[in-house]
Amino acid sequence: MKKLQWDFYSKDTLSVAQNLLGKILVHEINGKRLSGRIVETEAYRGITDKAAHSYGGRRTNRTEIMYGTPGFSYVYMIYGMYYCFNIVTEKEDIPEAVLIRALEPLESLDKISLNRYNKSFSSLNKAQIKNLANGPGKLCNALAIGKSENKVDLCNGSLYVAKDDINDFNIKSAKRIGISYAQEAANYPWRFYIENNIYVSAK
DNA sequence: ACCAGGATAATCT
DNA sequence: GATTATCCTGGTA
Repeated sequence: MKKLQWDFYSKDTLSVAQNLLGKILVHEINGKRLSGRIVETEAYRGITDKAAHSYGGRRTNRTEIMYGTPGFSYVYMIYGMYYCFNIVTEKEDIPEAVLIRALEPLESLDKISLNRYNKSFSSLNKAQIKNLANGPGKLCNALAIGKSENKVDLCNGSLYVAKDDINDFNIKSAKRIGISYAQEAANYPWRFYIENNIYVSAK
């Protein structure tokens, strides 16, 4: 499986958000591959997007990475207890990113289950399996993504997105989640997900 | 099934 | 001091 490279991420954010669906997010830890298929994403379109951290050109320590090279990670803490994992898109000085919202767990299921519930995968019920990574905070927990994974190069390291040639799914779009403060931007259909996939966080 | 409310701290103003 | 790109629990039905 090949790591997606710079050219994949250096496109307009709405395209990258859709193109990421079906790809595999991989975190290699001590030679073990923790991975899941990306089934839900959201686009955050920088300067003109009231829901984006970089809205209006806001440039702080936290958002600085969004102004940098595409293909880097942007991980931030939210609500004091969860991390969200984003991938920087576009080009330098255009502060846009894609939030990864949900994964279908694929490899190292036991490790993923331990990270989430401190239980072995075989002891999980159906609901617990579904809830392993169907949300931005959950998937960070599942794949052990935290602040040390902020600002890393996804084209060259132990955290990356791998190409996968599956195409047999439909893409649906919908309003983004958790941004009701963002006025008209709250209604933009910039959330994308794989139709009928049970690991999507919301319909 | 479906709410309502609370946990909890980094970040920004 | 206010806000927050979330998740879980415990109530009612």
